[in-house]
Amino acid sequence: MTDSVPKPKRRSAQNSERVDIHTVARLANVSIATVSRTINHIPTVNPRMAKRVWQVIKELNYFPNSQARSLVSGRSRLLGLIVSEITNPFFPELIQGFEDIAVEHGYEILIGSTNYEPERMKRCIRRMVERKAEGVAVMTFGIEEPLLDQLADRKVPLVFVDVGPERPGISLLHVDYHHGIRQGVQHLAALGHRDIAFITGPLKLHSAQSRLAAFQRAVQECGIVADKERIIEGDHTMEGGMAAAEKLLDSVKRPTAVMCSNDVTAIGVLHEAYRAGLRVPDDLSVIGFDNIHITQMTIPPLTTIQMSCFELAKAAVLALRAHVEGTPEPKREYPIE
Amino acid sequence: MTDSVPKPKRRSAQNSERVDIHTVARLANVSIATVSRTINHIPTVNPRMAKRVWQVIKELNYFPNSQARSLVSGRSRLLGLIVSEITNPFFPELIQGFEDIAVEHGYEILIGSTNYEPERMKRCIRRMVERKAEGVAVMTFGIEEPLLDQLADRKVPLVFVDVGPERPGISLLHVDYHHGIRQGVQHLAALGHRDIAFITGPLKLHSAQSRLAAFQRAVQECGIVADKERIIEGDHTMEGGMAAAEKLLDSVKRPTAVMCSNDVTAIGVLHEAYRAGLRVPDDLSVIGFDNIHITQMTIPPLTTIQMSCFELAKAAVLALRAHVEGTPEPKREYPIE
DNA sequence: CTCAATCGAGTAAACCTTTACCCGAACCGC
DNA sequence: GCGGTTCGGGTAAAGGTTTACTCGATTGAG
Repeated sequence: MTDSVPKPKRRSAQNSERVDIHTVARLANVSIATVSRTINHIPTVNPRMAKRVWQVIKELNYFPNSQARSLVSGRSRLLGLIVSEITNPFFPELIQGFEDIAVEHGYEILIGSTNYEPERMKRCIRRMVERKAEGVAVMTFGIEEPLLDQLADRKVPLVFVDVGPERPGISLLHVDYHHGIRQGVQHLAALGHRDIAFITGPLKLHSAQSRLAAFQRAVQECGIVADKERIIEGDHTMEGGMAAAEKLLDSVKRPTAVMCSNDVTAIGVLHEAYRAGLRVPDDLSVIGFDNIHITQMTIPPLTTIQMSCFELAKAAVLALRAHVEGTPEPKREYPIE
Repeated sequence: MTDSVPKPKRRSAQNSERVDIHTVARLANVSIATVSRTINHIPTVNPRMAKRVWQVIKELNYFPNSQARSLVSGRSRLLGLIVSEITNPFFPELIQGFEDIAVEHGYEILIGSTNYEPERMKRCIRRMVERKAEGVAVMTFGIEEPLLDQLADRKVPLVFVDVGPERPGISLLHVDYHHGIRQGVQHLAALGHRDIAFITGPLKLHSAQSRLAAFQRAVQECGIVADKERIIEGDHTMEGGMAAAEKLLDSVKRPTAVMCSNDVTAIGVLHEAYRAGLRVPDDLSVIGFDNIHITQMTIPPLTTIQMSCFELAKAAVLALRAHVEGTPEPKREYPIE
């Protein structure tokens, strides 16, 4: 009884099923270290051995266990992406871009959506911490700063859009709204418009403020006087756009063009114009901002200022990688086309 | 020299930074096993000890390392979701639903998009295998079956929509298109329409075929004779919808209503109707299918048959969980409202 | 020809948990 | 009061990889 054979404990007697690095090593007649080195393309392995190893790997259809890899190397190869809501048409393109770039660099992505609820934001952060995301891009509207301390405290690199705390490990993607908005204003001016209204986003959002400022500057540059009355605060929703448009179109002398802080607002304006019997663009020009896909589906197709989500996503991943892989670039300017 | 103190190798001399289960155990004056059991809510732990442990956990802001957990338990708590393209308006709502439900049950989600390229599908599958996803929902249009063998061979539970191979570990979400489409047809019939056209999706897609069949059956049930001429094959794009609508509206006697296999097609019809000077719904009724968000943004708002993506996502996660957690339910019927 | 240096591959520790197994204490019935 | 259960907590192995260290072999110089 005392000298019983040390029987295997958890592993089933026949480990024929399980394909791990040991299996590969055995079949290739090398040690597991060599297999590991081969997989990681460490140049010191003998090419002939490497070839043998790769062949066995292919035969067995072996994939290294990434959990074990992460555990020992301390690198999860996971990047977090927190957005406001996935269904908001602005985000899918961002997510797509983020996925593409991240995967290209061997990262996997962890998506979380806050739905503007602090409670959900909290959970997102918790998820990121638990899964040990190596960096997190926070692309939400309206930042719950204190919550993010959880991440910052754990030295997780972060990326914000436009604005965020000034701390090591945190990058800011600074979008140049002015360039695009000036183009839009110039476009309208070239068409002869002199009375251009602007519907802002919620002004508590920094990005909305920036867009408004960019508009005011652009208007000035084009030699147009922007009447205070022509600036209306919206809320980046279609309803907000409709309400704002109603005010504008009811005014004694209605503007000939309306520019909006985002596309969804512009769609609201389109609706209101339709209701009021105005033809677009004959009676009223409408310009949006974001260039989300659905603008191509409106009637008539909406003119919009392109803000390349793909570029934004690319910059986000780049910034995160810079931190993670040790090329510390404290800030990042992100120019719009 | 020979009897030197066994110095720590990798871990830094001061492990003051690292917070792991040992730290918690030490501070709570218990063993790591007790900490683990506390975290996993194993009922055998003494409530007083548990309380002490929880307190320390909170104080330290400790989160268990999920990679280590997965490694030892063999459960990654990761579910895969493969879609065609994230930017297609049909998918974001699906993704959102999937995320919500998965997170609710303690799973994380791995998103992959194929962009209809087999190469990308291959990479998606590879990613799922590498990260050891416990189950994968394949919600793409057009399945690359042979590629998925990689997953099936590794006994990864799979979920498909409508159609898929008949194998253990594979669930099918069977969407009842007929119910919704009949409602749509009845709605039109009640409005007096007798000449209803249908624009299908690409007929190589099983789901598109099902929708067409459902339409034909519904029309018959309502006592309307569906003319062969009134069935036009589209491709689920706006352009396809426009082309199909052009054919329909050019015909000698144009139909009074058009039903579409998806919403994007319907938007194409809306465009074509607008171009032709027809008012919707006065001159022509248009009904879509999917109820993607943007239908509320078209002018006029599009009537659409709701297919609850949320329900679909919920069913997908449910089916996957059933497999993973050992309640083998070979098939799943998924009814539409 | 010998010794040192170099190079490549193998051994084993470490990463952080979960959990099977063990063991001591408390408790029960006789 | 004692043997047998029961109960709860601790010890240690296991999970699959990376990598520091070791060691043998090969090579080059003297």
